[in-house]
Amino acid sequence: MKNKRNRLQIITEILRSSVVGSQEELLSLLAERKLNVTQATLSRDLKLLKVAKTPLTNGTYKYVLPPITKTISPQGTFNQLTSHGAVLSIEFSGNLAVMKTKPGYASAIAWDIDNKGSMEILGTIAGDDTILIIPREGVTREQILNLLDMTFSESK
Amino acid sequence: MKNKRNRLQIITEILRSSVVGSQEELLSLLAERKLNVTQATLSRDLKLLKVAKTPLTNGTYKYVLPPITKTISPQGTFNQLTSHGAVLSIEFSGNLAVMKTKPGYASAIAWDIDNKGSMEILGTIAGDDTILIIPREGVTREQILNLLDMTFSESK
DNA sequence: AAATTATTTGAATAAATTTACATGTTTTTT
DNA sequence: AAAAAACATGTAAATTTATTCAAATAATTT
Repeated sequence: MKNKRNRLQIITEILRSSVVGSQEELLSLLAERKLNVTQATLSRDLKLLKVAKTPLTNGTYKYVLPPITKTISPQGTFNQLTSHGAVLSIEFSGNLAVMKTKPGYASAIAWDIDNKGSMEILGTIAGDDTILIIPREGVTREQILNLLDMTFSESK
Repeated sequence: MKNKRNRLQIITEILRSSVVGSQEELLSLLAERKLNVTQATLSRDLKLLKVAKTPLTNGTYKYVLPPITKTISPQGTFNQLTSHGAVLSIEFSGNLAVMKTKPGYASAIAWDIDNKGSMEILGTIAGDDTILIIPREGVTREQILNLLDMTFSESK
């Protein structure tokens, strides 16, 4: 059906923001969003998305997305950097975003983010290869991702 | 038995050097080396080693070791630093952890924490004597402490 | 050293995941 | 537009992986 693309998108969003330990669990999370499929389909989806199942230290498991690969880019310094693969990943925890970059790139990229002058981002703090992005209150994860022109690759 | 440590070592070597797609397969590879265990034990071993099962582009699966060694290694840099008292304290606020270190030590220790490659920690940002640790959503303070404690004390 | 407690493991089983097959849909080709 | 090819997905079966339970071994305590 034509829901597939959308479903894959939702799945990545779910996996990016929460801890999912089994396909059944993911099944429920999708059901909550009115997306009804069977576990078999999820198995196929996860295979397509190259999602790995990895053990956590607390004795449970978690499905994890592969590191970011592709970006779509209009123009600008930020996009130049990301399209060169300097940005490795972005993940969220609570209202914070954590971006991992290649070593040494963090402050350069953080500067670019700051200078986009977007209202949605309150500020950034950069280390050597990690940037902490603090969004303004009420700003969604999607808004941040869109702002940063981050697009996540799906095979095909 | 006393073979466990050795077996875990062999398993990491095998996984590092070849593509293993199932536990049964790993079972044979171990048998070739005169190591006879059951699949149940392998499941436990892989869990212990935090080995993830991930889909490959060719449609098959592969067991992959967690990023950067450190899995079974007796002690690491972090351990050395902490045992020398470089880490002064760890405290939490909300879902964030703040670690205080001796002046100048922060980035070195942050690097070690990052390179443990643990799923639980999204990223770190280091100043001169302070490290901000951003845990993944849903990860408890205890989990973080354990994770770091593990490096304080010798494991296994 | 005896008693207690913790660890390791296999066998069997449960649970979770993958896949073969069938069917309905969409897309492409002719 | 019909036919053919490619795709998406559910069902059910096969496979794979995780865990429960019991027993044996090792470690620790008394």
